[in-house]
Amino acid sequence: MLTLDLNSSKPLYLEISNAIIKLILNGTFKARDKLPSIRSLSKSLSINHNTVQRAYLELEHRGFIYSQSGKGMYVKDNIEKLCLQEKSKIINSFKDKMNDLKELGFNQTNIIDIVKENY
Amino acid sequence: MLTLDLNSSKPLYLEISNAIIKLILNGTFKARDKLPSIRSLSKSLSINHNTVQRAYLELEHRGFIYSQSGKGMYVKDNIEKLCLQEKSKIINSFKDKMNDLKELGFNQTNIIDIVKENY
Amino acid sequence: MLTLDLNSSKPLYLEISNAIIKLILNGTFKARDKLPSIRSLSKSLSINHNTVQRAYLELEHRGFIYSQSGKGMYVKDNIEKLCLQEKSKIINSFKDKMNDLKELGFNQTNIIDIVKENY
Amino acid sequence: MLTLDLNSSKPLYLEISNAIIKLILNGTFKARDKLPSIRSLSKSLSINHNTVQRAYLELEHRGFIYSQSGKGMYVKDNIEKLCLQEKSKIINSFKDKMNDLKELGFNQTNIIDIVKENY
DNA sequence: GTGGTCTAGACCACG
DNA sequence: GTGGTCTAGACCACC
Repeated sequence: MLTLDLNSSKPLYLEISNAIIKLILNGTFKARDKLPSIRSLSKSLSINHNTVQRAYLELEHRGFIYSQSGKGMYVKDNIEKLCLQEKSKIINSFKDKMNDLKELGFNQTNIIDIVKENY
Repeated sequence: MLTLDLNSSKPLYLEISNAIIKLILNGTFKARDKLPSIRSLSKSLSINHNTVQRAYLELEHRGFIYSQSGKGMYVKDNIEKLCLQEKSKIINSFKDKMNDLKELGFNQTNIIDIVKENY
Repeated sequence: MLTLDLNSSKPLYLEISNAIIKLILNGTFKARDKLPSIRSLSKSLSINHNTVQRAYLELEHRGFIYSQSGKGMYVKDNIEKLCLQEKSKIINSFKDKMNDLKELGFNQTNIIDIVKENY
Repeated sequence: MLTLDLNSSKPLYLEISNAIIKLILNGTFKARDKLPSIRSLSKSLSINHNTVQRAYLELEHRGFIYSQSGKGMYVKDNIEKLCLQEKSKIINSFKDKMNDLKELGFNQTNIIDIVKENY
């Protein structure tokens, strides 16, 4: 279901929540969809269930999902705006890296060349 | 001398060491140049001297600088290769972010537009 | 757990890291073993926790261990090559001292006698 | 006159004083011999004269030489005992390194083999 | 509980 | 004045 980079320096729970956000952003999970249960996901990923719970808590805090006690976790109804914000974050992060290149002396043409060569 | 992003989630000492690496990469600091002293830099940045030393320790471990006890910190002699490696890292990091955009559905033209609008 | 030479002129954190390297080299600590926690070690050695952390940082930079934030410090997986290099260093250091004796006029037999008397 | 390891991690003044001690131990400088003047030595080594003075001060503190104001520095008269002590230090330093090998699991025969192969 | 960061302030060694 | 070490104690993030 999810592919995680276990060698990442980022905390595991963020790896999980980010992977799920990606699935929401690209439409794999849609509004009102039920997410896998904490137990089943922790089992299939072979990790502690507390870590999965922390990931879901993160998604809840960030407004992507909500929990219905005793039933499970669901993707929220109106997430279009949130998804746009999330996409903005990713774009800004791209711009930051572009700025790093700028600081190293790359001009616009140099950067566009890198994009063309690597897309 | 240095411009730091104090709102970053990254530790302060890494902000400092990364800022100095950028100055080395863009030629502001050249091989054998003397870096600002730990105490003077900590004073001008209004931070603890231990934090600056931690930043310099990082730069030393990564091979960019060396210390002469009682004299000061200096940029190493042969850093061309290291600078190339570091630049590669930054470019790859840019490519990763570009890939994130790709996964969100941006095509090459979209991305080039972002570059043009934000450079 | 560790035996330190507190009268040494070398910094305390290096005494600690070197003592741990010896334990890794002689097999007391094996790959993937968990090292004593920073706080527990600092307590049992009656020294500040920052000093122990500096020792562990040194071991991390030298490639012997890695840290898992919130869990603990662990001996790295593939350290055979590193251990061989480290052993070479120690042997070379022994040879250097042997050479000092040679320069003072000791011949091979004299030196072997010292070894026999003091092993 | 003197050969120094400028890349050493040890302070320069100790490099100098140790080099001179070696020359005393091997008989190049004998009791009552005049040492090179601070000025001439600092010039021929291309280093600060304060550093040479610090080295001579070290030798004076350790009892190898004495200064005759206005005339120069001279090797002391009765240095046999001191030379023996100095040799003991070097031998003990050798024993320490031998002990390092012991801690790594080398037995007496192993160590003697290293001596035979490398003398 | 774990490691990681940061501060404040002390003392030492070197040039 | 320089860097280097060490302590004491604080707060945070993660599991």
